[in-house]
Amino acid sequence: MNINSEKNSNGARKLLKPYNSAETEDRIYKLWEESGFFAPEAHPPWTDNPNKDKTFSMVLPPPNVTGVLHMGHALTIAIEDIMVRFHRMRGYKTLWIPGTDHAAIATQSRVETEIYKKEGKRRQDLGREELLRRIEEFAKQSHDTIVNQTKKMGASLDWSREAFTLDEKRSLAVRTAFKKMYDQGLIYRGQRVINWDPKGQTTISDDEIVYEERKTKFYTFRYSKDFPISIATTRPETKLGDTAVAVNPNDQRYKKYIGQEYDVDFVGVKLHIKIIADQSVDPEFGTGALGVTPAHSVIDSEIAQRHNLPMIQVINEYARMMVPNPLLKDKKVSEAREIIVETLRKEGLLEKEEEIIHNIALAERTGGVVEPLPKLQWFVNVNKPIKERKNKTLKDLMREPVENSEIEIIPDHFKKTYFHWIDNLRDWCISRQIWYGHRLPVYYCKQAGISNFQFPISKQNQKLKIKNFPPEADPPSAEKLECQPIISIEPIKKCPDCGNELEQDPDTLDTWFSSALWTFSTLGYPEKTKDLETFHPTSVLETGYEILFFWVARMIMMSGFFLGEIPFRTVYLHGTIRDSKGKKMSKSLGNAIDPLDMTAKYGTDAVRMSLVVGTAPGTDSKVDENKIKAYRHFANKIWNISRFVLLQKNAEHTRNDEIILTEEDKTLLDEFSSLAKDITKDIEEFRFYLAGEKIYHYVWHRFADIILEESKGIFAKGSAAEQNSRKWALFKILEDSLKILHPFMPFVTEEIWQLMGKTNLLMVEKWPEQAR
RNA sequence: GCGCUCUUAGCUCAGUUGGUUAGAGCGUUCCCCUCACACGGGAAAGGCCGCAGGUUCGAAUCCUACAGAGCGCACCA
Repeated sequence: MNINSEKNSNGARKLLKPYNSAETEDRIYKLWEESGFFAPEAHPPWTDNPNKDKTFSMVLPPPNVTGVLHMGHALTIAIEDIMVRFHRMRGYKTLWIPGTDHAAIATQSRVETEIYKKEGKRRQDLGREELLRRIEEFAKQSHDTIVNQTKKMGASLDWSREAFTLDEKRSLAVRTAFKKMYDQGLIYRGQRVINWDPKGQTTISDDEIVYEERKTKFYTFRYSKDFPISIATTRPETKLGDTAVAVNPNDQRYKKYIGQEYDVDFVGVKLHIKIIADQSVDPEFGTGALGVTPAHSVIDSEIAQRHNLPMIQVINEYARMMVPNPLLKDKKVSEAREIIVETLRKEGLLEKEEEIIHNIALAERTGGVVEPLPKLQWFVNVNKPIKERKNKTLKDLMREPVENSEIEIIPDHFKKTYFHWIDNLRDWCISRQIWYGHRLPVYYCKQAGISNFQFPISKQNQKLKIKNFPPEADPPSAEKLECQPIISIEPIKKCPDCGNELEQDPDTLDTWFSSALWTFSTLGYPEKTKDLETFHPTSVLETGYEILFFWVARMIMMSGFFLGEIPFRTVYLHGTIRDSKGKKMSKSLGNAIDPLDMTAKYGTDAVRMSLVVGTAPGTDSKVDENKIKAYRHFANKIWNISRFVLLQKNAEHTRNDEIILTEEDKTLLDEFSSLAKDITKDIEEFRFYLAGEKIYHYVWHRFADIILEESKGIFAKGSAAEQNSRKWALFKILEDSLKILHPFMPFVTEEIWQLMGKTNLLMVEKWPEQAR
C-alpha cells in the first residue's frame, strides 16, 4: 500500500499530490534498514570489490540517556548522515557507529530528583543497589526513545555495532585503560583541593564549572588589632582556615614582616599566621597582601605547597562551617559570613567594604555553588613524561597532532582555543562520589582500612596533610600498611597479602573518561579486532564546539596514549542551536524544541535541510519554523518536478546510445555535470551549507523554473528528435539530481526513486560525479 | 587580564582562495487557480556589506584603529 501513488488504467504509476512525508518515512527507513546497507559489509551493487583503503568511518557523539533528542542532536545527525550517505554512494566502505552515553552525574541527579519528588526518598534511603536499579531502568527507557528518534531522523547508522558507554565491552575497555594508566603512573590518588559540588555531593572537574557574574561585597580587614597587615576578601568565612599571609617579595611596605609568625584570635578561633613572600602576589590588588587559605582555594593550596604551610579545613561537604567557635559551627557559609562581618565591624577591624562584580563558580549540572575543599581523590597526571611515548606528556599528545595538522579542526580558529585550554590545563580529577558509572577498579584490604591511602606514594603527596577541627591523627601512608591496594581489571575478593576480604573503592569515574575512549572502545578495544584495524583512526569527528575540551581533546589524548595514533583526521565543529530568543537550547535546560514535532509536521527532509543550509561550522543558529516550512515546500517541489518528468512517456527506458542529443541538451547536461562536480567538492571540503543551497537553487530555479518550462514548448512544437532528446535529458538530470539531493533529503528522493520502478536503492546508487 | 568570533535587505542568516549588476528563507507590493506543483507561477520594492583609514587595477572579502554584541580561558586575596 502506498498512498503516494496509484496505478492508472495503463498500469503505470502515477504520483499523487502533494508529497506525504508522514506516510513515507517509516516505510522507507525500514526498507533501508532491512537492506543491510547501513553496515560496511554490504557494499553497493556496482562495486563488487570495495577498495580496502577507501574507508569512511565515524562515531555518532553518543547522546546522553537523560531524556529525549533535541535540535542539537538533529543537527548532528543531519550533518553526519550527509557525510555518511555521500561516501557510501561513492563506494567507500562506510561505517557510522551509534551509541549512547550513561552521563553519570546528569542521569543520576535526574533520577534522584524524580524519586525525591514522587517518594520523598533520597539516595541513602534506597541504597546503592536499588538506586542503580532505578537508574538503569530509566536509562533503558530513555535509550529506546533516543534510538527511535534517531531512526526518525533518517540516520543510516550501523545498528549492529551499537554501543553504550556503560555496557560490558566498554566497561572492560575502561578498566583496562585505568589500570594501564595507573601502571604508567598517569593516574594517582592524592590529597588535593578539588571542586566540590555540595548540591550533587561529588567532586567535579575544572571543565564542569560554569561561572556566573554576581554582585558581592569585598571586605578589607585585619585578623585582630595587633596583626600588622590588612587583607581583603569576598569570603571572610574561609579566612578561619588561613595559615599565612603572602606578600610580594619586592613590596617595600611589607618587607620587614616577611618570616614573622603571629598567633591571633580571629572571631574566636585561634590562628597561627606566618608572613611569607611569594612572586604570585600582585602588590596592586587589594591591600597587596593575601590571606592564604590552603584548604579552600586551589591557588592558595599551591602557595601552601611551595612554602610548606599547614592546611586547615573549615568548611565541610555540606558547605557548613567546621570550626570550634559554637557561634559558627555548622552554620551555612553564607550565615557564617554575616556573623563574621558583624563581629569585625563591632571590634573595629573592618576597614573597608565595597561592592564588586565577581564570578562565582557553579556546578554545571546541578547549579550548586562550588566549594573548593581538600579531598583524597583520583587524578590523571597530564604533565608526566611517558616512556613508551617518547617521554611525551599527555598534554603533548593532545597538542602535537593538532599543531602539526595531522588533525584538522573546522573551523580552524578553534585551534587557538584548543591550545589555550591545554596551556592552562591542570591534572584531571576523575573520581566522582556518585553511584552511577564505572566504579573504580581499585580494591583495598578491609583490615588495612580504605580511606586514607594516597598512592603512588610521592613526596609531593606526603607534604600535604590536612588538619581538621578537631585535629585528627595524620593519615597513615600506604607504605606503613602491610597490604597494598590493588588495581585489577577483573573483580577480586580476597587480599593476596593477608587473605582477608577486599573492599572496592566506592567512587565512580567521570563520564568523560569512558567517552574519551569512544573511537576505539566502540571498535573492540582492548581486543585487537578487525574493526579496529580497518576503521581506526576514524575519518571525521563531528560534534558541537562546546564539548571541544570535554570530549574532543580527551579522545585525542587517550587515543594517543593507548594506540599511539590519532582518533580522527578531521574535527568538524557545529554551532549551538538556540531558541527563537537566542537562548541556548540544550540537554538539561528544558527549553528544547522537540525535533520530532517538526518532522511530524514538515517531514524529516525539511528539518534536515533547514538545519544544514546556511549554517556555517562553529556558528550558532536559531531554529526558525518558517525555514523548515520552506524546505517542506521544496520537498514537494521535487515531488512535482518528478511527476512532470515521469509524465513524459517513451523516454524512461531509452538508452544513452540510442538517442541523439541536441546541442542544447548537451549544454544542459554539461551544466549539470559541472554543478555536480562543484557540489562534490563542497561536500568533500565540508561546506554542506553551500552544497545544500546550490542543489536547492539549481533544482528549483534552474531545472524547474527554466528548463522544465522551456521543455513544455519543445513537447508542444518540437520535432520528434528534439522531443526525445529533451525527454532523455530531463530524466538524466532528474535522476542525478535525486542522487545529489539524497544525502540531504534521503526520504523524498528514495521514495521517488522507488516509484520510478528502480530495482536498487537510491541509497547505494553511484554518485553522479567522481570528482578528481 | 589573555584569546576568539560576530556586526551584510524589515527579520534570521549564507557569501569557499579579493574579480563582472551582493545571495537564501520568511516578510512586503502587484498580477496570475496557465494542461507538474497555490506547499505554485510571473514581476517588483528593499542593502554607501558597523565606523574610519590603508593595501590593491579591483575589497563585504586582506591589514590597522575604533565602536557595539557574544563566547572561551584565567583571575576573583
